[in-house]
Amino acid sequence: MRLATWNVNSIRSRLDRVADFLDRQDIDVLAMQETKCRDDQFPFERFDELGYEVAHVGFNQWNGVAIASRVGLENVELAFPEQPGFDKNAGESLISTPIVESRALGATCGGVRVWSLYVPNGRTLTDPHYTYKLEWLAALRDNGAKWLADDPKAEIALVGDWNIAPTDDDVWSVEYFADKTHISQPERDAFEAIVDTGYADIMRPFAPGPGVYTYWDYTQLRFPRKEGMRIDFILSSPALAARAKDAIVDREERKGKGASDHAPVIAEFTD
DNA sequence: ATGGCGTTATTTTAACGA
Repeated sequence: MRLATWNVNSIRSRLDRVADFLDRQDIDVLAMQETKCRDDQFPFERFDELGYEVAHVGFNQWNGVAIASRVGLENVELAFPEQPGFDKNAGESLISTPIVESRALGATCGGVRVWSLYVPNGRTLTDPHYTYKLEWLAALRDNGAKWLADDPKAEIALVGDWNIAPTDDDVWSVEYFADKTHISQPERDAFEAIVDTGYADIMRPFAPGPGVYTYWDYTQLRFPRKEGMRIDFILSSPALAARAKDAIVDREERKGKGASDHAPVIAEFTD
């Protein structure tokens, strides 16, 4: 099975690219992030024509996650249990009213429990969104641990845009990010806690760093200068990781006009 | 020095991204 994850930065802007990618890379299951549309705006028809079923969750122009599969799509969940929400009016009211955002979608595809994840950005180290990011990751870890406790042999893929560069090898400049999010110790600890639970970054052995990235800023000629970050991951449960045969970043998709700022990560699993 | 670019929408500026 060939599984990919890709922050497409608007599915409506990237539809032709995504369709070409599915064909060119012979993808069975594609998890997408930042679809940036509501369910009624998602181009389901195009995927149907290509032979893929799609599950999507999107409430507005922000966030939005989807899974397209040609090997089945069952038991769809539109968020993970107890998924934290963001309360933009925190402190202004005695009543907390967090809104759960469209950042996680689960579905079983070809026997694999796939979660398409768009981890909160965090914005800055002192922003309420940073605390939200850490809470969100802690809640995800708790769920991931429970899923494995319930069934240690479960084949689970936690994939998507994690908005964390786990090691210094995963950013083009440690100095540049020193006072920014994505490389702070609490973020790295939160990511590592999920790895420690049993979910392995299966691409690293096939694509050793430094200099292997999945995201390059649109500005400052970051892509041609090879100044990127590795923040998109396919984390696999032990049973699934044992089937990992290959994994790559498809840098071709960051080239040319109309590219997302993220490139897809692709994993191949033995049947 | 907060640009540089790209996306969205209750668009002609603002929010968000990382």
